[in-house]
Amino acid sequence: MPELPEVEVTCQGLAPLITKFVKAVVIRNYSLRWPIPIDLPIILEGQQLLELKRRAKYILARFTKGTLILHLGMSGRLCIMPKGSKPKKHDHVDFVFSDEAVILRYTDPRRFGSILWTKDNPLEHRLLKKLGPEPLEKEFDAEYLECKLKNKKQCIKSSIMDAHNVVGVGNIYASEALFNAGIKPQRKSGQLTRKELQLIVTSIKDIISKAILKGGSTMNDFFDVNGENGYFQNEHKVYGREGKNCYECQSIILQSTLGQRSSFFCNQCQK
DNA sequence: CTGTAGACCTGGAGGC
DNA sequence: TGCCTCCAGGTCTACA
Repeated sequence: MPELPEVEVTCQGLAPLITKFVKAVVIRNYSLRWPIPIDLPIILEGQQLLELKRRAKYILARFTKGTLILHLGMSGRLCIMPKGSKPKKHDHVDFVFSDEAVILRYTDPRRFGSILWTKDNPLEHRLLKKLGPEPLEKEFDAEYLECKLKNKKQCIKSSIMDAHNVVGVGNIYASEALFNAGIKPQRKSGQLTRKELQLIVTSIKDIISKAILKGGSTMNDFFDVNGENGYFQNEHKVYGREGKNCYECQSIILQSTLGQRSSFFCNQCQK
């Protein structure tokens, strides 16, 4: 499910919970990508949610005594539900807030997500410390990318999906951004010109900001915290369109596997 | 250090 | 129906 725009939309949707106090945490399955801290219910009880931020695809929920670090993995979802609604098979965690008619429920069929706790600065956590810049920040520009990808033999699609270079570019938006930039995904990163890198940077910023405005992509199962669909999936120009005609030039969209992930491109529009 | 393959896990789609 | 294989939004870890 979630690429960066989906995580951002989720994070924004949780804002009404800021200032609320945790009454209880109900954990039905501790086994996510990493085990949920066994004492999380004890830790969180009585704490106030002070702030919600996003870094890469992590949601950082700062409480009185520390920060909850949430990652949705491939299939995770956070939904605001009415109190008392029956948990389904993959509803692993409920966060219950005092004096509220709703709970925050974490659902994740594949359990690739994570829910961690830190008393320290979450940005210094081992999972966040080495992350590259946010795509929408100024720091992420052609000069930076050129420096980072110099002499790299890796293909450009794998490079832009590598969170050490830039965060938040997942498999869908990597294909889309490279189509937008007119660059084939299999090109070697180190051989791209400054001008081409500039096109890639601009396309990534463009695609990601548009997707956030549209409320994220709905593949099979993305809904925002209130269960509403995003709309960006209607705007995919190459992702999932193999064998169909390119909207720009009518030639057939191709699919190939790069870095073990399926990639989509137009052989005509992308050089 | 660099690049890639494997791992984690469940469910849905399609073939027979 | 049922069984089998393949595929899926992420990303850490081990290994060559």
